[in-house]
This record gives sequence, C-alpha cells and structure tokens, in this order.
Amino acid sequence: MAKTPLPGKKVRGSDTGRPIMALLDLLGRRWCLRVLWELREERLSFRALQARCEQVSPTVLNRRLKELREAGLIDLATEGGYGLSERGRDLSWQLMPLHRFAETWARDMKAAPDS
Amino acid sequence: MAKTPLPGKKVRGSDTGRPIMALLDLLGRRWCLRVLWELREERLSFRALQARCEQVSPTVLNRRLKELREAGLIDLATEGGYGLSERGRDLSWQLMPLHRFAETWARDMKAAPDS
DNA sequence: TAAGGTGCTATCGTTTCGATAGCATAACGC
DNA sequence: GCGTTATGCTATCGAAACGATAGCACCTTA
Repeated sequence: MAKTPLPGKKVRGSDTGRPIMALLDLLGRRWCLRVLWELREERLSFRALQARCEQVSPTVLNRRLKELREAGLIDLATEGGYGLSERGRDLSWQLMPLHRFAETWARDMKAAPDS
Repeated sequence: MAKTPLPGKKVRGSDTGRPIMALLDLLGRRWCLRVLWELREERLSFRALQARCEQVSPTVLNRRLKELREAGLIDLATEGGYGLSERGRDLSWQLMPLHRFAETWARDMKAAPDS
C-alpha cells in the first residue's frame, strides 16, 4: 500500500520534502477532499461517512481515513466516530472558499461553457 | 477515458450536479492541484510543466490539462504555452493559503508526530 | 440470544496511472 | 535543400490504485 505523504519525506511527485508537496499529494487522492468536506461541521461514523460519500467502498474509505489520521487531520473517538482534529479544522477553513468559488464557476460555465 | 467533471452534471461520487462536488472531483485527480500550483505565477510550456512536476508522464499531464481547459481554468496560447485563465487565477488565489497551512502543519508534525 | 450497530478486512475485477518511445509540426541556422 | 531543436501530443503496455461485494470481530440493546 502507498505510504501516507507527510512533510519532510519523499512523496509521490516530489522528493524534496517540501510541506506543500506532501499536502498536494495527500489532498489529491480520491475522496480525500470529499471526506474533509463532509466532516466540516459534524462528526460522522464510518458508515455514515460512507453514506455521505455515495457508498464509497470501505476499502478506499478506510485507507483515506488512515492517511488523514496519520497526517493528524482527523481523529477517531469511541463516541461519535470520525471528526476533524484541530489541525484538520484549520485546513477545513482554508477549503471553505472553494464552495463559493464552485458556485460562481457553475454560473460562469452555464453562461459561457467554453471561455 | 473518464469525463471531465463539470458543474450541473453527474460526477464521480455524486450525481446531484452540485458544483462543489464537481470541483472536488476535478481537484482530487492526480497532479491537478500540483498543475494549478505550478502555474500560479507564470505560464509554462507543456514540457516545462512536465519538468516542474517531476517528469510526470505526458499521458496523464495531457489528460489533466484537457480537463482543466474544459473546466475553463487554464488556457493554451500559441505563445507561452499553458497558463491560468481568469477563473483559474481566482481558484489559485483560494488555494494560496494552503502553502501557509502546509508550513505550520510541517512544524506541528515535527513537534508531535502523533497528535 | 438474537438483532443491529460499530470499525474494518479479504478478494478480485476494473479503471487509472506511469514509463517509454515516438509522431507531426514549426522555427531556426546553414 | 538539410539537420537540429523546440513545440504539443499520442500509442502501447505493465504496474498501481480504485471499486464492489461479502463478511469478520466486537459491542450494545432488546
């Protein structure tokens, strides 16, 4: 299994250890951004999270959750399941503007599909 | 070949057409975030871009570039190669904080690898 | 003790990615 | 003309990641 990209280590696509590269590798894996998005305002159990992500296969979901835990962005509590850590909440806030962007993007694409 | 995720259409992991879902699908593909990152302050030719991305295979790079063009985030000029469109620059600005986050993330991970 | 919840794993077929080689075109110097 | 160097891009094929399904071990609740 592929190793979790962490700052200071070689990651897929960069062996310099630059933090931004580790982050881009981590976030650029399937379902990763989506998981952070779904956890943005509430803790969710494994199965609830799976349901939110259109029944993503547990294999991949568990892999992403493991990576995100190793990256210190989420944690697993005995009560309430998975949720953002303090660090994860920071990141989540940085991603919030994406929602606004997506909305105007959608409007623009509708108005001018090829521009 | 997989279709480019666009707002208003079914995408991988969501068939509601919600713009944010299309965006998360698009950005969550390998090298996509990295490409936007490398183009953040200058236009780059196909091969220059490839070099910046640790010699990513032209197959995938071209696929990502095609998707990003269809999404209206980048464009290709006869002079200067690939660069961010106005919309792409907007998005790029939204992603800038990631760099700062990555740096503090790196410091935290170094101080407390498991927390 | 049976039912339903939890997190998680094994298997295996499909899709995506990655590495290499190469094509078509154009611009230059000679 | 010719050769060199650049451009964007494609074909092929093996490797890696993903996806769908079934099911396990554990706990709580009825």
